[in-house]
Parts: sequence; structure tokens; C-alpha cells
Amino acid sequence: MANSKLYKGSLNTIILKLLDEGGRMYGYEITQKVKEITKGELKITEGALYPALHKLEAEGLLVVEVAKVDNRLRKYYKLTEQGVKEKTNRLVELEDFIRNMEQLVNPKWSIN
Amino acid sequence: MANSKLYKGSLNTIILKLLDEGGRMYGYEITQKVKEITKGELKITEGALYPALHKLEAEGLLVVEVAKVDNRLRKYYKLTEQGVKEKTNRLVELEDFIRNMEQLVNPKWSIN
DNA sequence: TCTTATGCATAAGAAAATTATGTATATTTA
DNA sequence: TAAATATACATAATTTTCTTATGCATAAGA
Repeated sequence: MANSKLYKGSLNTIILKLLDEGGRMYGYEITQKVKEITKGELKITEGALYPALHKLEAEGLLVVEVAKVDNRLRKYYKLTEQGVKEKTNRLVELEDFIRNMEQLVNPKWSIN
Repeated sequence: MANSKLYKGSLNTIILKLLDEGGRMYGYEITQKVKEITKGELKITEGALYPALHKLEAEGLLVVEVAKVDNRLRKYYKLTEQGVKEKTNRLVELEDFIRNMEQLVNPKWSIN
């Protein structure tokens, strides 16, 4: 179960996309969901996740709602209207990146 | 011609891959090749490229050979034996990243 | 002659991670 | 029942890797 690398800059997009799918999620839930979806290959560290959530909230892309479950704190995040728009933009960016990387990595061009 | 974002950590892989294809290349040539392949979408800045080349060289993945062409300096880089191996590793990492991002972004999992 | 292209380089600063802690409660295991 | 693991948040120090700005120098084109 080799731990696959997370390219810097992609975490925000992951968060926005998961919240778009999941409706609302809390931090720990996001880490578990990413682990589950990637079959344990990608692990979101807390030191990266929580500052990222705070920043997205400060930017107005997320809103938070605190809940207490089983005597433990949970902070549920969901997308704002602006967050939905920004999610779309970042997904496009990520798709562009992937497309460009495939061009660079896939030696189709070397036939020319 | 929107400038597509380069995710941090991917530059080294790009360099190693291009040198693997191109045999040997100099810095400026790499910037032009990336621009050409990505149809101007990705632009490698010199402030990122040259330090990256120096670091890869210091790590023993590249060797440099200086040449003078048209009275101008060129530093040709090529992969070392270790560089070839590392190129393979980083390409695998990048492919893993792309596969994981597709899993996260493509809502196949949400059917479950 | 001025701008653009070619070709290298580095320094300052920003962004976004990793790693290491810290606090607290709940659950599982030895 | 004690210890370990899981759940749940958070931040600080450091590192990595960029961007932006600047610098030097030659060649070519407008």
C-alpha cells in the first residue's frame, strides 16, 4: 500500500469536490473519505487539511456549522454559492493540468 | 490562451521525462518545448526551472555539459543512470496521482 | 535604435505542504 | 482494567517549490 504523492495545490480542489458531492462534511470525515476512495493510497494530513478548510472558509467558499456528536466536536463544512462556482473553476484547472501532463508524458508528440 | 496552472511538484517529473525523450536539452530549450507541447498553456518560468535543474544535478540525476553556440552559452543536461531510474519512479507517482484524482473527481464512487 | 529573442542566474517572498505537537473523548484490545 | 487505537479538532516550525523581480550578456529583427 504505497503512499501516493499529493501534488501541492490539489488539496483545495479535492475538498471542494467532495463537499459538492457529499453535501456537508467534517474534517475527519474528509480524510476518511479520501482514504476510502483512493483505497488508502492518498492520505490527507491534518496539518494540511485544517488550515486549508480555514482558508477556504475565510475566502467565503465554505460555511461551517458546529455540532456535538457523542460528546465530541464536529465542524461541518458546506459550499457557499461562491464555493460552488469556484469548485467548477478549480476542476477545470485540474483537468487542464492533467491534460497538459498527459501531453508531456505521453510521447505522442515525438512522432512528429 | 489561458495560462494553465502547474501543480507544485510536477516540474521535476516534466524535466526528467523531456530529457528522457530528448536525449539532452538545455534550459531554454525545455521552456520552449513545454510551451510547444502544451500549445502555450504551460509556461515554465526561469525562476523555477534553473534552481530545479541545479537541484536535480546535485542529486546526481543529471549531468551538465557546457557548450558555446553562436557566441552564447548553453548548458546541456542529460539523465544519469540514476536519473533514468528516478524518472521511472516519478512517472509512476504522477500516474498514481492522476488516477487518484480521477477517482476523487469522477463521481463513479457516489453510485455506491 | 529599440524591442524581442536567446541564454544563463539568483534573491525575496508567497503558497502549500510535512512533521511534530497538543488537547480531549470514545472504543477496542490485551 | 490498563493501554492502545480511533475520533475530532488545532497550531507551530520547518521545508519544498513555486512566482515575481531583477541582473547580465549576445543576437536578431523592426
